[in-house]
Amino acid sequence: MSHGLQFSLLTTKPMSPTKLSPSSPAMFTLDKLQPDHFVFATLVKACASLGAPRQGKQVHARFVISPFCDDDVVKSSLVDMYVKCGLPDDAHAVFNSIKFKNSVSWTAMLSGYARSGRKNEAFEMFERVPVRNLFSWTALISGFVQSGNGTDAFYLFIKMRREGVDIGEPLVLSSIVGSCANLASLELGKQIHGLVIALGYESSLFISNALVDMYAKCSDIVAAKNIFGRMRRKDVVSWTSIIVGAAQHGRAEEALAIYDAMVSAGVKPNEVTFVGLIYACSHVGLVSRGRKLFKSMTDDYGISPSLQHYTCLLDLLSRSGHLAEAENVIQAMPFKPDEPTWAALLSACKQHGNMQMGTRVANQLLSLKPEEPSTYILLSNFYASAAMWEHVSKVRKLMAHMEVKKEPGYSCIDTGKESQVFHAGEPYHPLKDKIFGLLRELDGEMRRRGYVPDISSVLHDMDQQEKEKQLFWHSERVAVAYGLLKCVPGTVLRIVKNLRVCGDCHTVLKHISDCKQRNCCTRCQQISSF
DNA sequence: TTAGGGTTAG
Repeated sequence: MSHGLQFSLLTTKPMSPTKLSPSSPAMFTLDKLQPDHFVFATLVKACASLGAPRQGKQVHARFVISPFCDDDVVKSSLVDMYVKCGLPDDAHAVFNSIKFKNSVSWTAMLSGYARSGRKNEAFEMFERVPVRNLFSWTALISGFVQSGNGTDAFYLFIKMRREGVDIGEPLVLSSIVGSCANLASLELGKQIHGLVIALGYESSLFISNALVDMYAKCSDIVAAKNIFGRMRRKDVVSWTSIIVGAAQHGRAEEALAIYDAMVSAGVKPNEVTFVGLIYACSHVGLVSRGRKLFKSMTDDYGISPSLQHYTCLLDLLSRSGHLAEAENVIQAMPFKPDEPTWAALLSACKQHGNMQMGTRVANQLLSLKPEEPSTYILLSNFYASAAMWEHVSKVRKLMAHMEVKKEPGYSCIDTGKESQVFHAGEPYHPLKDKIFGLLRELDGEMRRRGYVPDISSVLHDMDQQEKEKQLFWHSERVAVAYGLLKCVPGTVLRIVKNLRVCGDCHTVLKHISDCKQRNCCTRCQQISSF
């Protein structure tokens, strides 16, 4: 096939002009003009930026029956369009049809494999690129960051520096700052920040935005605020990054105050800003403010709520006990509820002890044949809290049948000199005795201060004492104890956990912070709050 | 006059 298109997609019907360009005259239908290669490339680019593969395929079909069907520039734009629409195989079919491949076509395809997580194909292609330049390095590194391969992205960045590639402009740096954020590695982030300053790019808007986000995600909200405060120009991404950062640190009032300042500064919020704001309200129970924001999103800014916005609203209502109203949101919303939507409601049913609604919601959730391990854990947890042990066993069997495996939890602490990873229990650590001695000492002190273990997050069918023992050596506590033993008094202990921190550990970390007069921060690498 | 790499949620 010379054009890389499936013929079943080929249509000679003109597409609706209102789809892509509602206000402009219809070139095909009114003026009877045929597009040339410039028009095709521009149209394809528009489809790429809209993420509109259906329209993109229609333009592609028009192109292959046009007199310009051999134009390599249009083909490069088609590769880019398919890549941006998440269709790397379609992109590759077009890429293969390009007669004279140049740096642009190679870069577009390379980016396609990297951003869709097709690591081996991306590396193979990178080996075959005729000329490696900053574009191809950036495509590979950024693609890996986007597909969650932060570690690979980082090693590639180091390799790029070792090969002496000139960073003539800073795009790659915003991606690599983003990878530090995703890895929640403050130390790496600080080093990259140093490099940004050394290369003279600190005032770049994209880089500053990425740095604000990175510091917030690496638990240093003070540094994030400092950078934000020093920015001479701020756009909607800058404001949204600091709002989301404050919200994730539980500073809802601050997030809302920043939002007010943003509106006063004349910056229009976008759909991400509202996700952050409703999230902030949800986590501190500001129900009426959250409701108003949801309404304001449409009324004042013309933003149609997405499924995610509805899930945020439902989370806000159900967490604060408005379960019936939350269920009504599901009935009334113009989307089919997905796994996170039902999961948010089920979690609230469990929290508020509404077993009747919870059982109904759990059935809905199971009918979706969930894929996320966390959903199965939630289901099992819900049934366990209702002492429905047969259902717990069924969920466990379903997990085994579906080959769903719970990722083992671990916590990582960086002492400034070294980084250590701890799993629950950690029976072989050289400092095991000292760590558990300290945890026992802290446990006694906390109980004197009124701490009562919250065993509701322990899944298993076991007695109270055994459940408390399970909580006692959760990995984040082991990591905190290690930090207390190794770090200078007064140091902030930053712990990164791969899973969400359980309710009891939140309470325990607050108590430990009080007992030891320390600031203990935890950050989940996977923020799965909805 | 047309094509490639960048930041915020999930």
